[in-house]
Amino acid sequence: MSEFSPKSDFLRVLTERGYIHQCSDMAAVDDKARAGELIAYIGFDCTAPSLHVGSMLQIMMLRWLQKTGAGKPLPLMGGGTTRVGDPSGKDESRKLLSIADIDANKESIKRIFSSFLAFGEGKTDAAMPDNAEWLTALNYIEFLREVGRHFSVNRMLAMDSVKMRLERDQELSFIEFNYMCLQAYDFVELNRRYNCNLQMGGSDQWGNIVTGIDLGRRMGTPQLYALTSPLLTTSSGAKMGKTAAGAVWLNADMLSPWDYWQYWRNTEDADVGRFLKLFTELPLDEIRRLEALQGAEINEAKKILANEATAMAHGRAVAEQSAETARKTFEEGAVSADLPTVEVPRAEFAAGLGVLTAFVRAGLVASTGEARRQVKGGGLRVNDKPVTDEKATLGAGDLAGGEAVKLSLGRKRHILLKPV
RNA sequence: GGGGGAGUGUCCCGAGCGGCAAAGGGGGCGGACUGUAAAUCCGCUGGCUAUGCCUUCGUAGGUUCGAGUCCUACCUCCCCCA
Repeated sequence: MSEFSPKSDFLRVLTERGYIHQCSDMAAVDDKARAGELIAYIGFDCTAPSLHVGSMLQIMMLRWLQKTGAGKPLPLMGGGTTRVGDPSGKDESRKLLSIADIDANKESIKRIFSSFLAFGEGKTDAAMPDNAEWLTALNYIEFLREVGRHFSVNRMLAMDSVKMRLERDQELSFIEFNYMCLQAYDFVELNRRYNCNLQMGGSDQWGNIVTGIDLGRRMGTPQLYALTSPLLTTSSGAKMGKTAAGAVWLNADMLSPWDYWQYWRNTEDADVGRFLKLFTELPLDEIRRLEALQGAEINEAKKILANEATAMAHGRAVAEQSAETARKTFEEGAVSADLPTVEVPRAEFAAGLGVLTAFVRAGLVASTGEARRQVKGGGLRVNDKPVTDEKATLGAGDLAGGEAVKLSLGRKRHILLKPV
């Protein structure tokens, strides 16, 4: 398979840029792509109000599918399957979410896709189905007779996601055990409704996808295909998408574009080339030039990565503003008015706000106790001057360069505190 | 149904003779070094109106000057026998 050289733009791009982990039939998928007849779906869980960067790889695959004219992308909302819970890749079962929460999450997630895909009725326009549409209407007995009879429990027990739980003596509830059946059925249903013929996903989804292909064969669909992407970790082994502040969300109301830009800006040297290929659409020869930069010069590549990734998710203007704010803050050491701002009542400020409290208000530390410890460690600064006296107060005299005080935790996290 | 074992600092794992804000590690945060990188080294990693006060060891009671540690009941999980 590694020897295969694709003729379609779609598979060529995916191969060159490192999106492909496994494919059930490269040659067949290649043909369909060339004919513009790939109708591909990727399922997205509705377990949180936003997707995070961990899903970016999947989103990019749909985007390339559309961009190369290979066919129609179908981001599938897991409004139904999230009610059951996917055990793949998880050590233990998760609490079931309430249906109201799932629906709220779904609405929030839907908004993300309009930044990445063009929706409509045309041949390569995206559509966004929700498996709650058919899964919640299923009748148990009917489902068992028509779909359930095609599943072999023997085979299901041998699947990695199940085997792992059994071998470690970890609980696997019946509801979770059913998850793969529902996902397999989704594939068949999407074929019936949209002529969907390809399911993509992370490598942990391989088992679920193949189960769907198999079910399709038994239930009389045309041949279906599977294509998975590698599980991404940073060079130092961490999972993608976690930072001090938590997950790197794609929704701007969950994580500000500024923080999103910063996430990409702080990429490890060793990951720059790989990430440029996966998370931007820059030409490969440009990327080769950027990743070859040595020493401190590679920071230029990181800025471009941050700009491109942020532009895609939040728009070019916002990305450029973040870049400019970063330049002022980190390269000039100036106070940029565009840094994230937290407001405090002017009266409170005039009365003299304790430094510790101020940092808690700014959200840079969780408690005054933590603020106190950070002072001891030299981690807090007011207008770039280290805080040495934990009893100090902020007043009008600290309003540097205008209307706000710049509070910093460490060298990277800055907040403007603004009296109103 | 009978017998045995376990639940610890709300990120995780984990030690804990009746004096414990509780060992150690991972993770995280901060500092030094750098390039807003990695690696390395150092510090910190319950809360507060703070030389003291409050809340923490599955839940609820009890014994004791004093309980994570002892007793009782209950909950949850695991193992063995039926």
